[in-house]
Amino acid sequence: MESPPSRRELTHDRIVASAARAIRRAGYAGVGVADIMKDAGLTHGGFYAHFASRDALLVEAIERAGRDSAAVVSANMTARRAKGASPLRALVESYLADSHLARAEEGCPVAALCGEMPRQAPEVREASAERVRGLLALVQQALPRGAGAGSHLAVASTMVGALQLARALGDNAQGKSLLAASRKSLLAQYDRA
Amino acid sequence: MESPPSRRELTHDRIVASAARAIRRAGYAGVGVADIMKDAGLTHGGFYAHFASRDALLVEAIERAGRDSAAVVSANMTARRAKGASPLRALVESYLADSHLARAEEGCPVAALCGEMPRQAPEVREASAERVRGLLALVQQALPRGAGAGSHLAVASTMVGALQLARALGDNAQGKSLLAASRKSLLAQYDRA
DNA sequence: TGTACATCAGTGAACGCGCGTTCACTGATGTAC
DNA sequence: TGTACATCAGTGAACGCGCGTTCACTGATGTAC
Repeated sequence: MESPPSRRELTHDRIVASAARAIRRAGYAGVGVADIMKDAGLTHGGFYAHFASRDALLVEAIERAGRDSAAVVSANMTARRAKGASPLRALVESYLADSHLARAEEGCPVAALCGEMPRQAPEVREASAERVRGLLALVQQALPRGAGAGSHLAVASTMVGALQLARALGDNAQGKSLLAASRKSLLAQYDRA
Repeated sequence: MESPPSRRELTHDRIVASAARAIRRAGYAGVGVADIMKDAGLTHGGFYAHFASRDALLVEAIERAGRDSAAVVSANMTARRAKGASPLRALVESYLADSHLARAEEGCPVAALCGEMPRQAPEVREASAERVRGLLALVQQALPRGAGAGSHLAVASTMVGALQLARALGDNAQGKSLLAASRKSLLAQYDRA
């Protein structure tokens, strides 16, 4: 039997959920303690009753973003697989959907944050690297048996790079054609049915 | 006849060169006006005699970083081609060299900064997107004739994603095997001689 | 060539502001009897 | 069930600090005659 969450736990969750969205939208460096508390409907003074420091929040936020994003991708993949897509096709078309060009705050935290990961405090870096390993595992599972060892590393690189370059080019024809070319390339190389 | 650069122009160049390194090391958000001026051997007060704003410096810095990095890659490619490598192999092995895991400040500004590009001021965003287009053009030139339309977009995605993910994993065995797998995948797909 | 003055690059103190963090306090919730 | 008190989550003012930016000034360089 697990007891129902206390008021304190509910509030804590709300703060972490706000932060998980904020870091994907604005980057690690772009989120302030006061902004996040306000977004969670609180004043900034109460922050340190929940977290030892801003970095401690970032650790929880990246973990939460990873779980939330994995759930979205997973649901999306299930729907595509039900329509007959291979696991890899389901993954690639979910992850590199045009709709992910905007709305980064609901998307993959690795794509949103990996450029900043090397510059974070050790605890944040490690939690971030763990999210990268999580993405690599997800890709590995979706690859067909025949794929060579290490293929998941190259596929994940293409997926993450494509999303970032497309966003850098903008939510327009340039960005969309970059995503389309990357989807096509991945499927041509690894999804020969 | 071009006249020799004035003292003012030399100083300006020195500031931009410092900034071009700093943004690749610490990100757009991680560089301060005072730090850069100090690195250039000056005091921060003189900054606004050279630039209208911090963003104006960022624009010049990303352009400079692009030029500097292109020169390095170009020289590196020339050396590899002289030893018989195909253009694509020369590019991939230069860009995804293990030595680029560390020393981001001398490397490709697109790999170092593209995650932050969408969040910049319009002028900085546009200068950044132009650097992305420059990288895409470089890749396009290196691809063999037979490569399908849009291949350069997928190849650039893989290269940029691989460098970022590898750096996020760390300058260790994990990072290096990710780079190796990406090199192998790119050459297998596009360099069938 | 020498002097007087104007121009200019760079200095360093100061500004307003927003940040992460601290803390005394308040008001609501839970507990003891 | 009711009262008295302890616990606790959240408030809001305040802190020190570093940031981007401004500005009066200095000392060196260049120009006029």
